[in-house]
Amino acid sequence: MKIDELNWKILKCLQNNARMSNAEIGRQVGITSPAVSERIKKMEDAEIIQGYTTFISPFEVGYQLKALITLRAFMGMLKPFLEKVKTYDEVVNCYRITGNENIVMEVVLKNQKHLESFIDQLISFGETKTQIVLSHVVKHSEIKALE
Amino acid sequence: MKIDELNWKILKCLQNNARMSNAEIGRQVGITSPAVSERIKKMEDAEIIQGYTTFISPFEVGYQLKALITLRAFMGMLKPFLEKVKTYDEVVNCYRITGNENIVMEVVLKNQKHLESFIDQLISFGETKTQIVLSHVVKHSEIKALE
DNA sequence: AGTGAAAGTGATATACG
DNA sequence: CGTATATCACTTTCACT
Repeated sequence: MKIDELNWKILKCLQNNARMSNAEIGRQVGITSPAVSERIKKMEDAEIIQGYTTFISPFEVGYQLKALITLRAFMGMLKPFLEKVKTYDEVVNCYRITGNENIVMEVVLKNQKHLESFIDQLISFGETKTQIVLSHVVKHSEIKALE
Repeated sequence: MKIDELNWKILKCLQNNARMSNAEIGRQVGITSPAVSERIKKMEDAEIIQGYTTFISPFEVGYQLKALITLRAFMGMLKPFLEKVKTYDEVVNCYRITGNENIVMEVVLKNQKHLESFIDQLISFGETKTQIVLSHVVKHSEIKALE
């Protein structure tokens, strides 16, 4: 599916505020709301749009720590881990990566004790490396059109 | 601000689909839409809710590579980098972290050539390590209430 | 903090350029 | 692919609890 300039403008609106009404998007891009609605539906069907979410502040809801945890899985433990990781509430994102290490996870934790117990759950799967997140310098920056 | 059970149910709805109407949320949690609207507004004002966004598939819009790039900044180069990184369209997320390395970025790229030219832009700031993302195992999992 | 009702606005389906 | 219209749903405001 091709994405024309109009669709990029719509995607820009939706990336910046997923709850913007179709009517408001229409005003900003210069078409009527049924046209916006149809274009959005087509992009959803083509899986260009994969969903709409809300950012909530982990800190404000009681998660005092955020960390990146890298896992180097033991022989034969990667596949079991790829299933297990889906069940951890602490894991916000999990990427499988190339290189010596296999997995990077972004996790939210209550406190140091919670971090310790979480890492304890990982040690049966492999060696871990923990990097505490000090600040989120760029947050979910908008994906832009290719030149 | 305290977050009661009702607000957690609202946050669950909004995290799973930011475009759900207040009326529909109300039906699912058992209150009327003006009540939903007021609760959402208070959570926005308290910065518990930090925004609403749309996931778009980088691959579908022409970004064939995703990578995690770690930067170990040269002496005196961290601060300039923290400003510069905001201007890179490739960087979707950027975290400042503890440890030997200072920065981890999630980046989207057109192809290997684009990766090469992007890394070239980083070498004046520090040493980089690149991990290509093979798959996104857990995608923006919902943040849940603490026990 | 939530409800119910009124007025305004938005969404959706259909007919038609 | 888009608009225009009509109908229905949703949002917002406000008086009341």
